[in-house]
Amino acid sequence: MPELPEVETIRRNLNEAVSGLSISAVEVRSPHCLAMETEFAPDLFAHALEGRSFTGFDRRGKYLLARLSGGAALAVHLRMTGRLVHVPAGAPEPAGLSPRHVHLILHLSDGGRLIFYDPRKFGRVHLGRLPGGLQALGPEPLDPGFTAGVLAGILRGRRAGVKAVLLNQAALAGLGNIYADEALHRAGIHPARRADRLSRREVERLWVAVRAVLSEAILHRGTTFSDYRDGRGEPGGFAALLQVYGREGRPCRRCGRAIERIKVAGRSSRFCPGCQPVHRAARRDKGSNRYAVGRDKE
DNA sequence: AAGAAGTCCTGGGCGC
DNA sequence: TGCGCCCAGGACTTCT
Repeated sequence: MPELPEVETIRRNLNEAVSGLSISAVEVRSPHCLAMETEFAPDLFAHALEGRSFTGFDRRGKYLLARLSGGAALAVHLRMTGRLVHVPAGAPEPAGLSPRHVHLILHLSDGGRLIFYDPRKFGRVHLGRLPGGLQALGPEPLDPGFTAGVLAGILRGRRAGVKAVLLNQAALAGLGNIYADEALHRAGIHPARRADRLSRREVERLWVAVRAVLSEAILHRGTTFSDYRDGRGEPGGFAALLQVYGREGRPCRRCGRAIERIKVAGRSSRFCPGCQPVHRAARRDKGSNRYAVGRDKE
């Protein structure tokens, strides 16, 4: 699933390959992918884009922002299985793109195309008014202003599991299920630990871990677990470096214990029972199995 | 008000 | 082999 590192990789690809090109024609094949906030019918959407040129690509959380001449901007969210693939002029049709899941094609002035592809149809392309979720995003974890103190402020007063807070885009932008699990493992913190009960040292470790995991994933051009492809249609290289995500039952690369899986905030959460002990929560909730390891909470 | 639960969507994995 | 069930998950809505 495209999270911050994957969207950042796509941003860099498109910034290099598509900036400066203009949109010669727009093919809307599936109007549903145009978000309601646009208030644009498909033909108006197309008309609003044709003739504009891409002036650059930005990212905010998991949103990719395409700046267009004349002050317009497209905000794209890929959700689970969405892809934004640039096909250069004269290049062969990219493999693995089933035509029935191609929802939007922006034809470019040099003969290339920018394709929005999404089998699960969760992704959205916004034009005009910015989506509410984008306006409500929390801080960027890789911004210099995101300090351990800022993270402590986010976790303070929250009784939910720390994993749930990490997934909350209004609290912190850009983390999804993969990197939340990876960061918690790296920090040695159990995903169901209450956010407001982490020690100062644990918050510090989590802050380091979040930033390190995201930075390293960007260096490897993201994680391809199944669907993700970058702006050139190529898989990312971080999957081989995952410590817990998708590794339940297999040995922890640090301590050898079998990786376990529980549900936190309605999401599968993988963790190592050796590296990520529940002890604080277990002591405090003696007699309750809310944080029981190796069992889904019902 | 925070947090939990339901919703969307479809490919793929599984059991029988 | 083939059918059908159910899971995966981000963000939004609805509820408590």
